[in-house]
Amino acid sequence: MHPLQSAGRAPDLTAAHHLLRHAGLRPTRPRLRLAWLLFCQGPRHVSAEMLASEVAATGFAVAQGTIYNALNAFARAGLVREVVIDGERTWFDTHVAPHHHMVDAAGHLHDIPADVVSLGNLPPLPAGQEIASVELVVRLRPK
Amino acid sequence: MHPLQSAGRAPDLTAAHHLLRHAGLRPTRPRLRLAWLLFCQGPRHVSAEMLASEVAATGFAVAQGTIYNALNAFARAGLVREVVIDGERTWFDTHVAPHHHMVDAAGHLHDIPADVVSLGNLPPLPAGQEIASVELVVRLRPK
DNA sequence: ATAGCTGCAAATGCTTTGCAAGGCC
DNA sequence: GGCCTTGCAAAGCATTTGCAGCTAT
Repeated sequence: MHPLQSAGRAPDLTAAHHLLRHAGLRPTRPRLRLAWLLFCQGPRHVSAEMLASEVAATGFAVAQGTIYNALNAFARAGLVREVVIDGERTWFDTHVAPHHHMVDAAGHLHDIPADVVSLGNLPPLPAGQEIASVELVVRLRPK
Repeated sequence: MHPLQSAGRAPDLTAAHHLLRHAGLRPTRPRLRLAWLLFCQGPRHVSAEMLASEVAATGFAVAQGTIYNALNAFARAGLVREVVIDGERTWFDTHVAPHHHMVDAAGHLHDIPADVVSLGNLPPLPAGQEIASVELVVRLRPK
């Protein structure tokens, strides 16, 4: 039996292992756990807090700071993308290709395909600068 | 001479006074100062910190907490609009009609007219919810 | 008079950091 | 072995809040 299994299930960490290797990140125990949750399992949109409770639910303890460090490392490596939704917390999206988001009344995120948005003529950009990203957020409220 | 003037200049606070009255906000001394800076003078996009240093520059002391309280009160009254740009700080925009933003490499905001953006078919909204706002942010970087 | 503000300082809440111990190559 | 990570706790920041004293109305 593999030492990393949780109650009853023995998650297959090989995929997560390859992902991390390929991204140039050391496959440490906490990172394997997190990568497994992010890429082989659950939701696409997570906050540090959500990820922390998901890990906890699998029976493993990962320090708060480690979750932030790992998430930032994943983002730097391009495995996840930081998404700005509000000032309350930082969201990470495992879907890294350009697209947009809808925030429902419960605070959950939903993807909006990139091609739903089209841009006309933008005001002139400052000299020597180019577009780094275009992100749209549609906020919903109860009717 | 009006008691609210600063070194050399005597700002005309009557416009600010009317604005506040009309919005149902008591025209107190700090609020008059801030409203004057926001609506009769300077930039359209401010953070609490920027506004604080602008006030300080006019020779008046306004408590940090009061700046936040006032800004939030202005936002509640519809005089300014909160804009989410990044997780670092909260921005307020004196331009309250729907429009979008461009963030240049120096972190400054520029307006993008609402009609530059057009939306195709959004994914279905959750039942009982409607669109509250649509905001787009274009981030720039050095070329 | 009195409900609403201000100032000040303490409290929050998310995120980062410092450092010693441990793990990966 | 050496460098990167983890854990833990402390530090940081932007923002909020509690409370006593002031101020518009």
